Amino acid sequence: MTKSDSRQVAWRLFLTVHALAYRKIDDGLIAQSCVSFDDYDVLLTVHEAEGQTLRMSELAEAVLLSNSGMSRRVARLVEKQLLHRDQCAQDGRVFKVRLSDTGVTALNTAWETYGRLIGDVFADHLSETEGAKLGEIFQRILDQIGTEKHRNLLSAGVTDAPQRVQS
Amino acid sequence: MTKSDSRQVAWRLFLTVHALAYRKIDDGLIAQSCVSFDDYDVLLTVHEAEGQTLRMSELAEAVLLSNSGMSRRVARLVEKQLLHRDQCAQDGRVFKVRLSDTGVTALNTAWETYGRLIGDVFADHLSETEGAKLGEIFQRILDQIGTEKHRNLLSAGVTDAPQRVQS
DNA sequence: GCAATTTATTTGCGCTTGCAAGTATTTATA
DNA sequence: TATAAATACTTGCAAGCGCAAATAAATTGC
Repeated sequence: MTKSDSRQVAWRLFLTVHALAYRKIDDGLIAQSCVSFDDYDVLLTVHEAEGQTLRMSELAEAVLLSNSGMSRRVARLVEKQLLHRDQCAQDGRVFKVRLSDTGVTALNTAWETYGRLIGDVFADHLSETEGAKLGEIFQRILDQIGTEKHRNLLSAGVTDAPQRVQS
Repeated sequence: MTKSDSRQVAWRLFLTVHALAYRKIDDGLIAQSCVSFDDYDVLLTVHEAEGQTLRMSELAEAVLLSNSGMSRRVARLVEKQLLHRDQCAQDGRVFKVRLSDTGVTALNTAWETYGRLIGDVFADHLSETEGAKLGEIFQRILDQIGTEKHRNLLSAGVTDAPQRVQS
């Protein structure tokens, strides 16, 4: 692979598009929905989980954050009344997180904004066919570099629920 | 666009692939080259600039960092002896940054590691044709969401110099 | 020529993060 | 059934970041 290989060029562009898109979405969500991109990710991940609840460590792994980072992020979201964090009755070491009513409302509001923003920075610039091709390629990469937990994102994502996200 | 649109799925996968790839490259660079992904980005951007030198604000814009963030990042890299930061003779407000000899060596070492890592997490999983298609799509998106400064990345990237990067 | 304005960069501050160490709770072992 | 080991989570600490205010240097207006 030479340094001017098309794949190298694609990689550079991949990084730049990500950086710009992330900023625009984060700014847009904060401005229009009062939820950051990272917080949205947490709310949605909890919402999509089986039984709409996850333990701290599962949540941390799902959004690719450290356990300590998640501990503090959840503390902030509880403070903001968007999440509940309940000690598990069977095992006092584990804490289960779930959305509050306010959290559900916030997620739905944010989802509308988010859907619009994804279009603005990404989806509207692709044909259906190109989207399918990109999905296929990214899934192939994920199969190689991700863990089991990440490999099923695609199948999990094909629902009419708001979309999961990772920063 | 429905929520299960292939472009939505592609977006989710795009985010996940970025998050995983970023981590692996950052870890790999730190382990094998003692330079973080972000620091590598700065060194390379300076190296690629006309005259191998940039003023602080140009550097900040190029790597999508705030001016204050860049001010401190450069301070750390000067501390590590990888960069020089010289006050401009014509205009005492501006400071020009350039690589030290150690910086050039560090960049070359890191580039070898980086090239390998890009292959591992991205390029090796694509055909030449797919790379070209991806590049075309990302460039199209960049044309829409980027500023003038970012729009020429592709043409600038097609050289045999080490590759530019954005976190 | 000098006060007011503009421009380039740095600093103060508060926020978020990851790592390593700490706490609490459960499970294994003897 | 105590005591040790393992597990789930949280805190102390030392980073890095962005915003707004501060500094320093050049330019403008009178």
